[in-house]
Amino acid sequence: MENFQNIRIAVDAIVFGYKNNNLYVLLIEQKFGSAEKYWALPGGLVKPEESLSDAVIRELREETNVQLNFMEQLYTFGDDIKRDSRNRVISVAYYALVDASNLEIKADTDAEKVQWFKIDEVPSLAFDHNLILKKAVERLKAKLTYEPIGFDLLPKEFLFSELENLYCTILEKEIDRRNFRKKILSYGFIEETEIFSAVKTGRPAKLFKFNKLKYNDLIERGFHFEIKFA
Amino acid sequence: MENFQNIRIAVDAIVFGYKNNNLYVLLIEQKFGSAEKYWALPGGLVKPEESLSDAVIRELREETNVQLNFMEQLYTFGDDIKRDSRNRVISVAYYALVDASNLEIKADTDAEKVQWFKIDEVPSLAFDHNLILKKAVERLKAKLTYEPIGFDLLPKEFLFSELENLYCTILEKEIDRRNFRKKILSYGFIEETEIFSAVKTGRPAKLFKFNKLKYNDLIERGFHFEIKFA
DNA sequence: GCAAAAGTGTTCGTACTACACCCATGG
DNA sequence: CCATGGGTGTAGTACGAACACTTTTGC
Repeated sequence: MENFQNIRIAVDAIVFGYKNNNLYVLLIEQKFGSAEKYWALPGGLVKPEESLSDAVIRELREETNVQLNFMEQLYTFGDDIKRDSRNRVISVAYYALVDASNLEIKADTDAEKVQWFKIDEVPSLAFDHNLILKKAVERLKAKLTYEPIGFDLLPKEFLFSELENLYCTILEKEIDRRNFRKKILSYGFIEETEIFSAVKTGRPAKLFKFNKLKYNDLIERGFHFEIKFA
Repeated sequence: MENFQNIRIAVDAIVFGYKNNNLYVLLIEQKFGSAEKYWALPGGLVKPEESLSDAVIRELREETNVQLNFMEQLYTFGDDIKRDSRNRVISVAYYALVDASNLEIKADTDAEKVQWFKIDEVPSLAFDHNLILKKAVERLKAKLTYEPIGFDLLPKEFLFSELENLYCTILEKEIDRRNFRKKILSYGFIEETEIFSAVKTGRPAKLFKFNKLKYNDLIERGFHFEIKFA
């Protein structure tokens, strides 16, 4: 009754980081045979007894000492991928957010190189990974506007200007500084710290932090986060 | 290098319909062995050469002459499902919307019964299907507010009161008729027809239809659909 | 003429938009 | 004292929320 499928199941990870006013994605260089090299999303086959998300975390640990602030299933790609020419592979993609300023990438091994790429300087990738990445960026953009996940790309304590820049950069929009600050602060889940940033130039700025407990509290009372711009 | 996985891949479908001011979901009764019967979401194993969405459509055709107005991948469930005790099964769930007033359910066979269930009268289902259904309902609710998919649950031509009721019912909110109508009509992609409904009581009402071309046109110009209520 | 649903306008308040000047520091 | 980025307030507008009466039909 049950036909043999011969379909393999893999996970792929889109790890986003934000540094120097740019959105980055983590890629690895895979070697196929002796000459063929391709940049690709980190990922690999799921082990028989391992959950999908555990598989992603395991694969990532092999390449980085990554501390994921956020991870979510993105989409399952499986219609026409043939990793090697014999087997169909279905890939469950997850995307994740990290504080790139605090992320240690493991040294390259013989087998693999690991590197951050600016999102608009990503080369042609293996398999359908450019498509997967595109979908991840779309999701990130959308989610940024209705859930407070921008904080997961920043250090625990951050400058308002960093947050503002993050939104401008990723959403590719201009934002009025004053209105942005007013709106975010009006929510009440961003707290001022007493620490001042150690930037070299200009007036020193206070660091802020996101209070997740207050946020969750508001959510329970029917609050809905939203950042929109003309 | 590649370990043998022994993981099977299946699809499951959450088919939503709307009739008599109620949201319904399509379930089938599966028989396990001689005595065990469970209601479950339609679905089954993916064939080796078939895309995931084709698998869903094939499975549904086996039970209904369904005309899907909308179908979208929902989520991939795969952490701890054991359909039979030997094999792990990963299930890619899709949800779909149909015009239930126009849907023919195939006659029950010896092996299976097929039936609409009101969403709040769904019994305990096989596997993790209650969880999958819950997630599908959440997604439907969310998507209803920011994409015009409500029309995919209605006949091509519908009454404003039907549309309004659909939103009230699914979102479980009260809506002001006047504001709702004003807002929807202001978008400009709903057209009045010259046909009047054949209801038995009250003032006859004009039928309306959704002009998808006009909608797509607006989208290209940066329009964003949104229905929110207090 | 009554019951049942359809159709329609106005007022009010809130929330977003646009916009420009002063402040604190380092060099 | 100048360059650099940080910090703040106000006026106008537009959109959503609240709200009630009249119309058409069948019985």
